[in-house]
Amino acid sequence: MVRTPYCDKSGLKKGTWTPEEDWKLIAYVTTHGHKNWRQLPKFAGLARCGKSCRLRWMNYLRPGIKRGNYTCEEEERIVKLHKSLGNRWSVIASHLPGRSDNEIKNHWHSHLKKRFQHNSETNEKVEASNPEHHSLIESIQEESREVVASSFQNSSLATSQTPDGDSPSPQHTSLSDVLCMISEPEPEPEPASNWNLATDNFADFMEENTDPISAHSWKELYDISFISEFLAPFVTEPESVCSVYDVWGLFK
DNA sequence: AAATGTCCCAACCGCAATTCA
DNA sequence: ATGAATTGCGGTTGGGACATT
Repeated sequence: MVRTPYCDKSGLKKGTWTPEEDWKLIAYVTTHGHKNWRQLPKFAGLARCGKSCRLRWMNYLRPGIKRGNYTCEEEERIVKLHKSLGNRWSVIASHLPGRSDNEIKNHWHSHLKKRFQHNSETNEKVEASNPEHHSLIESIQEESREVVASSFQNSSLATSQTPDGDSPSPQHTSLSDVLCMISEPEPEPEPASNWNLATDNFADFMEENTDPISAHSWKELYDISFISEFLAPFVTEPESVCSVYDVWGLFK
């Protein structure tokens, strides 16, 4: 299921992420944010390209990410959104909190596509005579516009203007950007050779976690000092550290 | 039990869009 | 205004797990 780790010509590691790499990435992004993915691996002590780090964070490590176990409601929403939006996975993912575009894309190709295509012909006949279907699509599309608009209004970017007066790009509304806004990144540290945070608690963590870190591990991560220091002002119960949305809600 | 086929999904790649200098 | 750097997106691949022969 996973690719065997190996290094490319430039010495950058590829393939499966190890728990240690996950730990380093989480430790770095949580404390410093991710202003520059290209430079991040160097400061975090990772022999990965920035692109790989970004993907790993966005799809598997960021707080609140959900894995597997799609509900009927989620699947139904994916199918309907795909019908109206096509392969715009990032847009579709924005309608399913905690789901990444990559996972939705995989789930579509491995599960929903066949089911959807199998039923599409009969559905079209039903939908043609069912105005409620169109109203549902319209309501989802309307909801999409509202989600984007409200997240933009709530962000600090909403009041900023570029020097020439243009509106800022609406792409600054991702979950990772929200996390950045919450965590007020510290100044860039020295490169990893002088930075031991990632290894200070790693041995303890590894004793209890041999698998790559998943969303379920955030409870355990909370128990580690620097994570809890970061989150302590915002939560009262460690059990609640399962979704960045929960934390973000405290700022509204 | 071994060989072969299929499924599933983590991760990579190329490219377009956006930002920066 | 422009070219370089960076980011984000969607398509595709690689390979382990599981099913079938």
